[in-house]
Amino acid sequence: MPELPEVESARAVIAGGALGRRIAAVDDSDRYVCRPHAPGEIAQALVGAKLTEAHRRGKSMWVESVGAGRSRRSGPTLGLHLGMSGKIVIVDPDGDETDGGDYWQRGRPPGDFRFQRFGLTFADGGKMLLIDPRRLGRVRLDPPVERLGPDAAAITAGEFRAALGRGTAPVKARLLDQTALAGIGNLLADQILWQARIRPSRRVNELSRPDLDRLHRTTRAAVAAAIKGGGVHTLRIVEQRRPGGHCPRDGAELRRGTVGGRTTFWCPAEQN
DNA sequence: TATAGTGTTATCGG
DNA sequence: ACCGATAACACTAT
Repeated sequence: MPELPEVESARAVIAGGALGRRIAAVDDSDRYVCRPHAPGEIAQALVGAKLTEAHRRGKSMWVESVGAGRSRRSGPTLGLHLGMSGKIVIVDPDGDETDGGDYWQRGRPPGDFRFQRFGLTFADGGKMLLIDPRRLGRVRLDPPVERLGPDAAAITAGEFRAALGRGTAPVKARLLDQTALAGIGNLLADQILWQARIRPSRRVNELSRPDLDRLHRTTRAAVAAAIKGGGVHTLRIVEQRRPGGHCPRDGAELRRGTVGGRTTFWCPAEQN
């Protein structure tokens, strides 16, 4: 399920397949996913428009548009969030499907649109769909992305120290706080802390500056590795993240617990 | 049948 | 006011 690397993949799918095509119809019928908009509100804003640019910060995406007709008037911004189980699929007029790769435990068979929660139909017959079994994804106009912290794939050392340097939260809880830095989910957080040899429950005010700088480098490295590898599932600790899993470095059995309200795995021998 | 879950957010309490 | 913890959200997979 999507963290920053999977969302970046979805953004690339949108950028490669949904821009510059006239929107002919919009399915915004899912009241939960499209909240707080009234039925038809998103449709009314987008029909006749074209999408122009696909952006991402952390796990949030937004797509800019230009309005109908010859006017260069900029149209509304379409915000997209994949939640726990969302996926973007582009369907070409001939029926070919493109998505960001498989991160569902059971892959979605081509042609299975049972869990479509939102959709654009283009004038050429193609479609852009949000497929989301759990419906925790989100589609809305003009999303409030300014509340997000710096993107975890690009955060600087100074920004990172500012994000982690205050308060008393367990360091894993802070890594998951999207207003501090944006894009880290539960699996990436476990990988980053394992790589930096820091126990997830350590309080942020107990971290030294060398700790923080090491954690910053590890964060950038793990995010880059997950993007390059094709998703957070390719990270080393994630493959061992099950009862009885072992530390890939020293072979110790991983501990399992709850930190920041999330299931957490760590190496009791190396992470202090 | 019961439970956990890779995300976000309103609400509660210190 | 700030900060952190918790429950709720909707639904599937095991």
